[in-house]
Amino acid sequence: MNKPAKQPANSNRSPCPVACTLDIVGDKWTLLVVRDLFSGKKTYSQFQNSPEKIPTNILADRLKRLVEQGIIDKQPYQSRPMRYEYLLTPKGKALGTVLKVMKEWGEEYLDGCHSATQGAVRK
Amino acid sequence: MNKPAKQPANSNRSPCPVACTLDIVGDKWTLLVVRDLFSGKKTYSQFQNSPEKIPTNILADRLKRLVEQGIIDKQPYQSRPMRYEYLLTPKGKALGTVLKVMKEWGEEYLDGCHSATQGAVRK
DNA sequence: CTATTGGCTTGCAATTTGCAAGTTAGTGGT
DNA sequence: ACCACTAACTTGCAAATTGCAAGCCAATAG
Repeated sequence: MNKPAKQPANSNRSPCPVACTLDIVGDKWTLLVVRDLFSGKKTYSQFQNSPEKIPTNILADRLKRLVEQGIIDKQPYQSRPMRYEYLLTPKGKALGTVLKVMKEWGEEYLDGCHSATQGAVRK
Repeated sequence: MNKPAKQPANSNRSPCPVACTLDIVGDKWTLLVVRDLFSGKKTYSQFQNSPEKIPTNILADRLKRLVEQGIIDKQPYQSRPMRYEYLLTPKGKALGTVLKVMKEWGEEYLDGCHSATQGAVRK
């Protein structure tokens, strides 16, 4: 199967891959949505029910951007009424390592944080 | 040597370690400052000279926060006039894996980004 | 004394975040 | 046909953050 073409980096800043990656995921909510996808969540209301209580305008915006970036796909899972679920693409799944090392860093260096099974990241 | 106590997570959101980590590094500039430290930069003007041209109010703010979080130390390197350099602590060095996997993800999935030797992350 | 420098701070406009309420389309039940 | 309900958003607005550009400050050299 053909590998999809690379997305343009869209960086206003530099060609550095860290900078380009941060232009996509460098905010407080995007990687949390990806975390929830890893934990099995697929629908808008499942994301809303995460413990962080993401504001709905932010959730809708981040899902839209993640689809635009090819990190997730939006697919119908029901037709009456039409409803969509969100699924990680290979590009999205590859963010699993980012989540994993952030989780490990947080557990090692930040007090008061601990993994619930709900928030756990599996690669 | 005693390991410093863990920093409080300071998360307003949840005890999830990913969320707590993102409360610290979940913006577009913080990890770029840490990247520059990995590449050997130590002083304010060296950070300013990075290709991304970080705004000076943002740079000052991020350095301050990184010191507060124990991710970097501010130490004098000259006394006339007094000048300071910034050095990664073990806590900061542990972010190297985050930078490494973000770099790899960006190189794999984002077109137009490539590592300059200047921007390279070494662990 | 003046000029220069590194390391910031400041004012302000633009943008983003986030609260809270509201809207929309579609369905099920009566 | 109507009403109630639901999931998935959008909207208006205030607050917060970002970022531009200029300027300031303390300390030094000459």
